[in-house]
Parts: sequence; structure tokens; C-alpha cells
Amino acid sequence: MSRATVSRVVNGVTSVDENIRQTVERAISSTGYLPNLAARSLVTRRADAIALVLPSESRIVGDPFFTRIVRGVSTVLRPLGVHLVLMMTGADTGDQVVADLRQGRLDGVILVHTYQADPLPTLLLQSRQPVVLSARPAEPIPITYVDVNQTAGGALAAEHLVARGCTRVATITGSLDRPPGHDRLAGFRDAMAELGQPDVVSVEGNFTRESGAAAMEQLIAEYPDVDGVFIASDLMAEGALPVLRKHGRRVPDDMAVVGFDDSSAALSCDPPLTTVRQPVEDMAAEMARQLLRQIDRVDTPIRSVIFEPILVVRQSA
Amino acid sequence: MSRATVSRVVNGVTSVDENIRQTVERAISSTGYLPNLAARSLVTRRADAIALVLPSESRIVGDPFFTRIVRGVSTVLRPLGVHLVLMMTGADTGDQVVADLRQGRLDGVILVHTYQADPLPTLLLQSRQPVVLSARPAEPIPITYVDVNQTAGGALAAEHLVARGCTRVATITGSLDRPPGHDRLAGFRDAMAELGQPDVVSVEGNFTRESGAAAMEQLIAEYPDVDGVFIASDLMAEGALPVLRKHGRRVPDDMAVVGFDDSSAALSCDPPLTTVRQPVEDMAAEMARQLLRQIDRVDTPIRSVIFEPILVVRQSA
DNA sequence: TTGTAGGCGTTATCAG
DNA sequence: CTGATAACGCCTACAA
Repeated sequence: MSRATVSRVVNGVTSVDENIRQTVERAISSTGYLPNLAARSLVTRRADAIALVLPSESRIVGDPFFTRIVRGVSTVLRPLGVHLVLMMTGADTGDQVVADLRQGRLDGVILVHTYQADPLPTLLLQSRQPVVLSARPAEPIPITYVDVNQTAGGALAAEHLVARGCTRVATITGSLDRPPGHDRLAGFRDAMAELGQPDVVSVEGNFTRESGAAAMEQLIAEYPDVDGVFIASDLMAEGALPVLRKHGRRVPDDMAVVGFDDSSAALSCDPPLTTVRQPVEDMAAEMARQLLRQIDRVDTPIRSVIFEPILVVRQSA
Repeated sequence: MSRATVSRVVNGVTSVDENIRQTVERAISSTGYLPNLAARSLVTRRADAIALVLPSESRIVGDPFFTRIVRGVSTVLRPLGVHLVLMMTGADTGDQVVADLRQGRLDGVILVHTYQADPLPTLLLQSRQPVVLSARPAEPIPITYVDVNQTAGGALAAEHLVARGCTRVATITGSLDRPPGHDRLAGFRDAMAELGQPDVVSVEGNFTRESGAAAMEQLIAEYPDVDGVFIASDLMAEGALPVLRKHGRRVPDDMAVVGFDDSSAALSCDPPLTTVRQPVEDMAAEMARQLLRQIDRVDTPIRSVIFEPILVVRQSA
């Protein structure tokens, strides 16, 4: 019996005589034969591996957020036997990734939370390599990405604060020059206006714990009558809560607090945080699917997929 | 000029005429030639990729701990061009990994915090595949691992509590049937005895936040005079602190608290936690080195490498 | 439906 | 020091 026939059986080609197929399969399982993937890769020109590129400095890593991404991506990749190669951005990540792609070690790339000026997206785009971003890029470039509906998230927070009776509402925003910071604020503002409270106080933070604390100090000093606040990330909320406690404000009685992300911080806060949650696993799975589609056929059209967030109600609001 | 010569230049073989070498290198950089790694892999029988296997349920993932491991491993792998393939344990992880190893897609495996009954270590050992564990296995099997000196960590906590004047000291332990839980307690106890306080109260937790809270409730109820406590993980400490606050105990004035891990929890606690820190990056880098050594030559002797922890003093003690 | 034969892009072995 | 030449293990026309 020839190697060709065995190859056909292994790859599930239908045009194989049933008897022969069974014989081959018996032989395979009795020998414990496994095809050598390097050899296959050489001829199929597929690495069956994709890279997940993460920002190394990030507050993102070291957060369930990241785990959830890996989990979501894996659910799609694992059944297909596609490897997930992890890379934290460093000085030469860009070249490294491009080289791996060209050397046939990688079939595509998922870029998670690239920083604003990251040249990698454009680089990959130009070399026509399969790539998916985890969020809308700051600059509008023709690239496939998956994102959460940030404005809807802000609106969710607004509705909850109003529904629970807050009459003087504020927000601590993220960096306004980044899409998430900008959009969460916009969504929150618009929703508050529609709910009849157009005068929303806002203080700008930068998504760090420290900035959350500072913003809350400022808020309390300048607007002592605020009774509800939407903080655009859990991490900032984590910084803000001790400030409230220090000033004797009880949460949620004196001040209702809604966060964003549903990160680990949300649970470890005292009290646990009511927060806007992104369906990260689903989003990650979708990123994987979009990437595989691009790998499957070049010239897959650019696409962006937006997921809806939900509000997780805990005790802070 | 022959492929063979080019191959020699690419692989830096010394026995090549300097003129020819330069010509080849010029040609390479002007063409932008990159060797196909699948083809190389086929003949060298190296995948230049290793797997990092993580427990999926874990509180470990979603913690800087995990990021630090990746970073440490990457510092060793990246310069060598070795890929880091991430796998979260699932139903079939074991078979998957073994298959990948045999198919030449993976050269070795780093197993992070495997659970007690995990068959994978033994499986890999039997098939003589390169493998390194991130901690001493519960059962004494002949396998290479890297660990922190857990008992020394417990002793560090003891010394600090005594040095700051605590006279009635307790500990909330981790699961005592697991090496870290057992060893941290033993190290703490022994050190306390040497410091003249042999009567250490201990309550057993199981490393979860909830168990930390419950243990602290019990501690306060049964031993109201305790003024210092070593909690065997930051996560448990995070659960315990609100309990102390609820009972009106100030930290550190009424109760000094020392944690273990220096996880994200340590920083987000109020007050920030004094805790025992493992040199995770160094340990991870060492795991990578040990693994590469095994990959380089089979029959590398089993080895265990132990790192010393340090105490990070913040405000809880 | 099956087998034959060529090729995928390297590295490694040997003569020269 | 260099250049043929033979693997490496698999897939895939193409022919039978």
C-alpha cells in the first residue's frame, strides 16, 4: 500500500475504499503513527500557528481580561490544532513578527491593545498579512477589528445611576485622546442628556489607579454635592474608593459608583463594584475567527465586529 | 554558488571564505531572503517552540504572577527565536501536548502550577520529553523543577512581625496538603519558635479570598488578643482585611498583616500589603534555561533550583 | 480508486 | 573551502 493512500486516509479524503481505509486506520492506531507537521507545513505552506501580541507594560496583562482573551481565542483555535504563540511587545517585536510570518512560522497575528503610534498594524497591512485588532484603532486605517460598543457602555452606566435615584451625577473619564476614553464619555453624556440631566460634571483621568484617586479628590473638593459617579475603568475606581472612604462618604449610600471593565479590581474593591462588562471571551473568539478567515483566503474584505456590553450590578451602585 | 554554501553562511559556519561570505550576505540583504523554517525544522528535527501550560481555573492567571512568568521566559526565549506556545489546561491538554511533541511541533514543556493529580508530568517523563515544573510536585517524582524557598518565606514573615513588636502572633495557612501551604506554615512556625514565640495560632484556609475572610472571622472570635498575622497568600489577605475593618481593628496598629506572593491584590489592598515576594521573572527564566538544556541534550540530569524570596514592606505591617 | 514520481526548502555527508 | 547529492516526511498532480 502506498504512502499516497495513507496520506489520503490521514487527511480524510473521501475517495478511498472503505476496506483499505479501515486497514490503514488500524495500522495507524496500532503503530501510534502521527504525521510530522514540519513536513506537512513545508508543502501546505501553513504553520498552523498564530501570534497573540500583547503590550508588555500594560495594566491589561495581569488582569482577568487577558486570561479571558486567551480563553476565548483558544476555544476557536484548539479544536483546529492551531497554536497560539504569545508575544509581549518589545523593541523588536514588529520585525520579529513580520519575519516569522514570512518564514512560514506564523499564519497571522492578533494585536491586542496596541498603543497609538504602533507601526505594526500598518506594517502588516502593507505586507498583506492576516491581522486583527482588539479594538478600533485611533487612526482610521482599513483593518479588521473587534470592539465593544463603548458608547453603549457609557449609556448603561448613566441609566443605572439615574434609575437608582442619583440627581447630581459626575464622571471620571479615561484618556480622552484614546477611543475608549472618548467614546465612554460620549455615550455617558448623551444618555444623561436624554435622561434629563444634561449637566454632567467630568474630570479627566488616564486609566491608572493614581489618576482615579486624584480625580476623585478633585471631584469631592469642587463638587461636594455629587451623589453618583461613572468611572471609566475599574482600576481608576479602585483608586477612587479609598478617597471616598477617607472623606467619610459611604458607597453606595452617599455616592453611587459604576466602573467599567469588570476586571479583577471590581471584585476586590470594597464594596464590590457595579461595572460594565465586555463579553471578552466572545470578542476574542470572534477575533480568532476573523483571522482564520483571512488566512483561509487572501483578500477577505475588511470587517469590524461590535459587541454589546452588559451591566454587572454589585454593591457600589 | 551552491545552496550548501549559502546555508553555511546563514548558519554562521566559520569555514567559509571571507569574500564569498560577503557576497552571499550582500545578496541576502538585497533580496530580503529569509530561510523557510518549516524546511529547516524538517531536517533539524527542532520546532524551536516550547509550550507553557497553565491551569485554566487558576487564580494564578489573571494575576501579575502570570505576566511575570511570561516575561521571564521570554527574555530567554526571544533572543534564541524560540516560540512560546500558550496552552490552558483543558480536557485533552495532556494528549494534545504529547502529540505536539511527537509531531515535532514542540520541543519541550513548562508546566506551571499543575494540580496535584495531573498525569501530565509523569506522562512526559515516561515518554522522555523535556519538561520543567514551576514548583516542587506534591509527590516526589524525578523531575526538574524551579521553586521558591517557601519555608524561608514563612520565616521572613515571622521575623518581620516579631521585629515590629507583635507579641501574640497567628497565621492563616493555605491548603496544608499542598507543598506551598505546608512549607510556608512550617517555615513560619519554626522561625517563630526560634524567636521565642512557640505558641503560634493557626487557622487553615485554602488560598481563596473567601477562605481568608472566613479564617479571619474565626481568628478574631477565638483569639481576640492576636496582634499580628501571617496570611499565606495575598488573595486570602484581601479577603481578610475587610473583616478586620468590619470588626474595627485598624491595620497595622491593632493588627499587623503580612501576605505572600506580592500579587496585584497586595497593591490594591487598603492598606497596601507587606508581603513576601518571589523572584518570579528570574525563576521563569531559569525554567526556560533548564528546559533548553534538556532539549539540547537528552539525558540531562534532573535538577531542582531554589530561589530565595524577599520581603516587600508596605503599610500593613 | 490507487500508485508513481516529483517537489516543498533546508541541512548534512562526502568527495573533490 | 566548496559543491554535488541525498535525505527529511509529506502532499499532489498525473497516470494507470
